[in-house]
Amino acid sequence: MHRPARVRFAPSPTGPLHVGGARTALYNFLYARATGGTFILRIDDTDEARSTDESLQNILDGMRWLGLDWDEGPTRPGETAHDTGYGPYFQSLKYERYREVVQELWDRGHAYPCFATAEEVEAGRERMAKEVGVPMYDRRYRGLARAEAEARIAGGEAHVWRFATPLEPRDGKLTIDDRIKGRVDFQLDQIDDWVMLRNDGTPLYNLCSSVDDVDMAITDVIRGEEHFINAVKQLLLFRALEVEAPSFAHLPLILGKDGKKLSKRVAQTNLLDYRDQGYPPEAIVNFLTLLGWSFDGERELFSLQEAIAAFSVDKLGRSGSVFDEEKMTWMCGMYVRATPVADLVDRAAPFLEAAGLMDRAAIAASRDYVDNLVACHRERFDRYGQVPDKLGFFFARDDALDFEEKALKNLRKSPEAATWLAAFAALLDEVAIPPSWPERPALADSLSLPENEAPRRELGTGFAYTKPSEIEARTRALAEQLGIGFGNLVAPLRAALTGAAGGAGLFDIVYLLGCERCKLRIEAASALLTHS
RNA sequence: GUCCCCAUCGUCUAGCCAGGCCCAGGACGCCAGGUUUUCAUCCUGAAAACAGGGGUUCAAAUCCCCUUGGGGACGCCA
Repeated sequence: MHRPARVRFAPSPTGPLHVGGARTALYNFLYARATGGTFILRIDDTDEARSTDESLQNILDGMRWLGLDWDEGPTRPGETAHDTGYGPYFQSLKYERYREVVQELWDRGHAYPCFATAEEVEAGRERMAKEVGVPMYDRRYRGLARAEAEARIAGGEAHVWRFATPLEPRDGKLTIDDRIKGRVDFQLDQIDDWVMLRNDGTPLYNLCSSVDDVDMAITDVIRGEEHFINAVKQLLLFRALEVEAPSFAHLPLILGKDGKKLSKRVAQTNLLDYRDQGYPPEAIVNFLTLLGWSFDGERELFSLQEAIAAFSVDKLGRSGSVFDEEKMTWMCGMYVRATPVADLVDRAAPFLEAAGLMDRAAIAASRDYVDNLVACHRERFDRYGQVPDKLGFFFARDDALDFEEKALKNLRKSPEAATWLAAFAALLDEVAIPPSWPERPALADSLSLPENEAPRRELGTGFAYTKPSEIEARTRALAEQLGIGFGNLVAPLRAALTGAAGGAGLFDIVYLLGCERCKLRIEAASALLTHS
C-alpha cells in the first residue's frame, strides 16, 4: 500500500458480461477510486475458439452502462490509443512475450515440455485420482533429460509446456494470505503440473494472467472465489520468476435462489438484458455493491460517489450472497421515483419509440404533454421499460380499448352505470377540459401534473382550462346530485376511460386525454354496456 | 473421491478481528392498519435469526474444538 494501487478487471470475451463479473469489476473500480489508484480493463482473450467481438462489445458496453470507466485498457471507438507503457491490454496481442517467459522458466528448471498423448494424460489422471485423490497429470515427462526433450521437439513431436510444481519437500505447502479469506494453506502435492502452453503454442490463463499482472504492475488482484486455486499456481509462478506477487482478494460468489453459483438457469445473468429492459443502471450498481458489502449497516441507497468514499476491502463479506431480484426491483423503483420527470422521459423515450407509441420527434414536439403523462404515473414505474406498458391505454384507439377483467366488472356493477357515464359526459361540456389531439394547444400542457408539483412555466393570462382538482370537485358534486357515492361513479368512469381498475389519478387522466377522447371512450363503454 | 471456503430473520446484511452497551440493529419480502377515487407511492405497526454440541470465561452471536449443513475448485476454459 506504499505505492498507489493498480487493479484490473480481466474478463474473457467468451460470452456476455455476467452480473457476477459486473460486481467484480465494480469492486475493483471502487477500490481503485477509493485509494486513488488505477483501474485497468484487460481482455483475457486467449481462448480464441470461444472469444468473439460481439462478447467484447457487450462487455465494453456493460462497463460503460454502469459507469465503470477504466483508466487503462482497450481504446474505445473514436479514441486514439496512447501508450501507457503497460499495454497491450489484449492478451492475444502478446503471445511472444508469454513464450519468452516459458523459455526462461525452462532454463531455470521451472517448466518442461510434455509429450503425453491425450490417452496417456487420461490414464495418468485416473491413477493420480486413486493415489492422491486429485485427477491430475502424473508428471510422467517431468524427468525427461533436456537433450532428449530438445531432440523430440526438433523432431516435430507434439507437446505442451507444463509448469514444474515444486515437489520438495514432500509435504511442502504454500500459504496464501488472502485479504478476504485470511491465511490459507495448500498442500503442494495437490497441485497439478498445469499446462502453460497448448500444443499449438498458444498460452493459457494462469500463465498470461500472472505475466500480465507483473507487466502491468498490478498491486491487488480482486476476483471471484472460483479463482482461489489459481492463486496457488500463480503465486508459485511469481516465485519461480522471482518477482513480487500482488495481494489477492477472492470474493465470495453470487448465488442464485437455489443457493448455487448464479446461473442463467435461475436468474437473468446477462447484465445488458437489464439495460435492454430499462432498469436504471445507478440502481443496479447500488444493488450489486450491496451484495457482499454494506455501506454502514443501515443505509441501503447511495450513489457510486458515496460508495467510493465509504469503500474498504475489509468490509467485504466472507460468504456468498443470494441474488434477490425482488429487492433489486424495489431498489430500481426507488431510483425511478427519485428521477426528475424530464430525465425520466429522456430515459423512457427509447422504450416508447421501440414500443411504437411515440418516436423521438413526436415526443419532442409535445414534450410538455409527455412529461405530464409520465409524471402522473411516476410512482408506478420500477424501470423505464415499463413506461410504454403503463401508458399504453393512452395510445389505444378510443373505440377499441382493452378492458381488464376487473375493469369490466366495475363497469357492469350497476345497471345505472350508463346513465352516470352520460351525466359525466354532459359535465365535460360545462367545464373546460382541453381538447384532445390534434386540436390540443401546447398551452394546455404547460401546467405540470400532478398539481402538487409547481408549474414549470408561468401560465399565460389566456389559460382558461379547468384544472384536474376542479374537475374532481365538479365530479364529486355530480355524484352527490346523482345520489351516489363518489367511488360508485369513479370506478366505471375509470374503467371506461382507461380499461383498467387502477392507475393514476383519474382527473389527471381526464385532463390529459382531453375532451373529445373522453367522450368517445364513454360512448364506447356505454355501447358495450347496452349490448351486453 | 480429494482439497479449499463459508455459516446471524425466507433474502441482503450490522454486530464478530480488539467478549459485556445485543432477551441481536437496518433493509427487501410477508402480514395488519392508515392515507387515496382506484392501483401504486407514502406512513405506522407486527411476526421473523445468532445451525447443533462441547469447551474457555464472572460473562460468548463474538474466542477454541467437534458435528452438521451449504458452496467452490479439481480442463490443452477463464
